[in-house]
Amino acid sequence: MTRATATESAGARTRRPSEHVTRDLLDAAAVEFADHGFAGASTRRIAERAGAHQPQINYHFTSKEQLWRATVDHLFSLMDATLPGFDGGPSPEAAFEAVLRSFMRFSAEHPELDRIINLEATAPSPRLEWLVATHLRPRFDAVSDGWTGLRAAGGGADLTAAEVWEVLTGFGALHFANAPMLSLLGIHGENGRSESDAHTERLLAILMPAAAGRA
Amino acid sequence: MTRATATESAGARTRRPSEHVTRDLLDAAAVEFADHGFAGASTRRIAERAGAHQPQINYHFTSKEQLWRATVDHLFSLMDATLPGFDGGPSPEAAFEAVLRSFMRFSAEHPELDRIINLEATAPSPRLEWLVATHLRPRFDAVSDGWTGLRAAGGGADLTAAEVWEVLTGFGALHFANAPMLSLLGIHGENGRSESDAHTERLLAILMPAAAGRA
DNA sequence: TCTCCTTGTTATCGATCGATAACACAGTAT
DNA sequence: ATACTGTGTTATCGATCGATAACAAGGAGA
Repeated sequence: MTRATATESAGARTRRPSEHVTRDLLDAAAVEFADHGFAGASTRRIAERAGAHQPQINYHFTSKEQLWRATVDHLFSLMDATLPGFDGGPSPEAAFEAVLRSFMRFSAEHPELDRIINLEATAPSPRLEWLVATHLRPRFDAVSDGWTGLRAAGGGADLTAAEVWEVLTGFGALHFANAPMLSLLGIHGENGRSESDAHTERLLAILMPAAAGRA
Repeated sequence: MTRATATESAGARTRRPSEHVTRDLLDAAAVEFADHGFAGASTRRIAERAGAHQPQINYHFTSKEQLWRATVDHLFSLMDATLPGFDGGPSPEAAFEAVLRSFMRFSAEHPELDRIINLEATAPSPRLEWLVATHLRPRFDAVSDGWTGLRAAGGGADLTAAEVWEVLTGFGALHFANAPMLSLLGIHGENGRSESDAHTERLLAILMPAAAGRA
C-alpha cells in the first residue's frame, strides 16, 4: 500500500506515532464525510487517503460512527481555537463583528465542517440530535445572547437572533460549503482571500450595515 | 410484500397503470434521495416506499442514476407548474415579488428538491454538472435578468444578482430544507402556512424592503 | 380462446460495505 | 536476550448494494 508521508521504497523501517495516524485519519475523514455524507463515505477510502489500512479505523475509533463524531469534534475544536468571545472588545458591536469575521475566515478555510452539518441537517437521525445537542445548541445560544445584547445597544439590522443564525449559516458559510455548485454557476471564483473577504463584507452589509467595510 | 394502495388480502387482482407506478416511484425516490443523498439512498427502500419491487426501478428507469435524474426533473416540473414568469404583472417589482412568493411556497411544500440540490452541492460530480447545466443555470440566468431589470427600475435592495440567488436559496429555501435541524434548534416550528408566510416576509424584508408585508 | 406484448415477481449475481479475528512486527522494559 | 504491550497487516465474515436473468401473470387484440 502507499503510505502518505513515509519513505516509500525503503520499506518504512520506522513507525508513525499513534497521534499522527489518528490526526491523518481525522483529516481524511473530514474530506470524505464532507464530500459523500456519512452513508456515502467509505472507511476504505478514508484509510487510503490517510495512508493507513481500513481496520486501523476500528482500532483507533472503534466504529465509523465514532470516527464521524470525532471528526466533528475535531473540526469544532479547530474553530474554537480561532473564534473570539462575544464579550471582548471595546463594544458589543465590535465583539459581534469580530466573531463574524473570524467565523467567516474559518468557514472559508475549513468548508468541510459546514458541509458535514448541512449533509446531516435534512433528515432526522441520532447523529443530527447529537450534533445539535453537543455543538450547535450552545453556539446558537451564544449567538442569540450576543445578538440580543447588540440589539439592546442599538446596533445590528432589524432581524431576530434566529434569522441572524440562518443568514450566518445559509448565506455566509454556505457560500464556501457549496463552492463546487456555485463555481459551476460562475458565482464562486477562486478560493483566495479576496473572495472570502468580499463575501464577508456582503454578510456584514446585511447583518450590521454600520460595520460593513470597516476592517 | 405490502402494496401501497392496492387491496391487501384479496391479492390485488387488478394491476396499477404503468404511469401510477412510475409516479409512486418518483415520489418515493424524492423522499429517499432527499433524506439520505444519492449514495445513501437504497433502491430497495425506494421500491418498498412506493409499494413496488426493487427490479421495477431498473425496468422503469434503467438505473439508479436515471431514477435520480427523473426525480429531479419531476420536482422541477412541479415547481415550474406553479411559478409565474418574471415578465408578468404591472411592474418588474411586482413580477419579481410574485416569483419570490411562489418559489417560497413551493419550497415549503416540496422541501425535497432543495434538499437534493444541497446534498449534491458540496462535491464535484457528474450529477452536479448535469444539475447545474440542465436546471440551475437557466433559472439563475432568469433570476439575474429579473433582478437587474428590477434594479434598473430603482427597486430591490443593494445586492448583486448572485447575492440574491444565494439569499434566495441559502436563507429562503434552506429554511425548509433544513427543517429537521432548525426544528431541533427551536427555530423552525410547525410546518403550517403561517410559518412559511412569516419566513417569506423576512426574505422580502431583506431583498425587497419596499414590498415586505404587502401581500 | 389463442397470441403477443407489457409488466410484475423471484432468485441470484458480483461488488462493496463495516467489522473482526488472527497474526506479524515495532518498541520498550526487564 | 526475553517478554510484553501497542499497533500495523492480512484475510475474511455476514450484510447490503445495484443490476440482471428467468419466469409468471396481466391485458389487449385476433
